[in-house]
Amino acid sequence: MSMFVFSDALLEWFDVHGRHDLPWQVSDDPYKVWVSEIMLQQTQVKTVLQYFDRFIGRFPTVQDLGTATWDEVAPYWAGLGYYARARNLHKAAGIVAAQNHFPETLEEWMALPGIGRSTAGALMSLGLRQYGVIMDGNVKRVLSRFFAIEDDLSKPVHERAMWQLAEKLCPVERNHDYTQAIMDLGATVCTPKKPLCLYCPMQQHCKAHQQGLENELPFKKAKKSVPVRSAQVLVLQCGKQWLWQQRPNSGLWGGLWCLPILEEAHELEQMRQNLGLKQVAQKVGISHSFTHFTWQLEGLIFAIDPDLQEHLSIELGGIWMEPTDAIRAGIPTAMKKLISASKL
DNA sequence: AATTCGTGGCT
DNA sequence: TAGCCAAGAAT
Repeated sequence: MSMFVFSDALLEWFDVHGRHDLPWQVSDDPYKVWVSEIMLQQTQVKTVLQYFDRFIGRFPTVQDLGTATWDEVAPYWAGLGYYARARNLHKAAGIVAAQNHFPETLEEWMALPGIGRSTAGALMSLGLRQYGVIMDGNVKRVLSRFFAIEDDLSKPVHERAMWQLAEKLCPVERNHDYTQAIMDLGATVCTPKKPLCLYCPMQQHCKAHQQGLENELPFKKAKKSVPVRSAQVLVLQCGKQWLWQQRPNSGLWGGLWCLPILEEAHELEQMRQNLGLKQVAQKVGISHSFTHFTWQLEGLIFAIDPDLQEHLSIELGGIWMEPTDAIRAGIPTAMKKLISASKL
């Protein structure tokens, strides 16, 4: 009698139904796999496809990225979100370029900024084609269903258990195919909603399916309400040029170019007096939703006298650019919304 | 341990 | 359509 082996069943399914045509599925370039793994963190494949080729085209090797300046990199990540990923990738590329060789072990990969245990596993497996184990959203969903884990997976006890299961199931033979396969299964069959159990190679051995729990798992925590914050945005216009500030490296939109944002109500009046700003020519409002809060941004458009231009840029620590040049330098999506709203 | 960190595809 | 949530890591 034949025994059910998780990896055998998965690999057999993968050979016929897996994704084999993604641009980062290369056997000869850990750098491309690396870039893709960072871009794909919390980001759908379809979204990354719009950025990956352009990024690789501009920075074809780790040396190209590692020796570039941040200002050269930012435009190629702008709009993709989670900008700490780009800052860490850039920093790490500098380290690898200086060393002149890629990390060779899980620990060496994890020592680089922006690379945690799962991404390091992916790089061992998909990048170097050695042994590596991953633990992404797909794997968590597949395992939580296969083993019918009905509790909050973010609890440390389950976090540890999931890694143990993932390592136990992960084969040495065809390791990189298996890594790709379990993500493909999660993305195309064992989906978050309406999983296609009929087409799943695990169907008869999946505890969630056996118990009719596939639509209930994985366990979802009660979602807390998303707070709404408001802020004012200075749209300082001098002819065609607007005043832009580069955001500090840490925090929201770190390293991107933004219009000056005032989060405290009293800041505006202070600012108007100190800077000699006259009356608001026009107001525009936009709403921008993040995962953790919604921002109501009120754009205050000022017509700036050319005599004040240099003073303002020094005082506010910014530079004057036309919106098209700011976009070229790298701005977050909300700023694009404000530009559009200001031109109506 | 709980937060922070973006944006867009999908239903 | 409003909400879910995606190839997570850092703090």
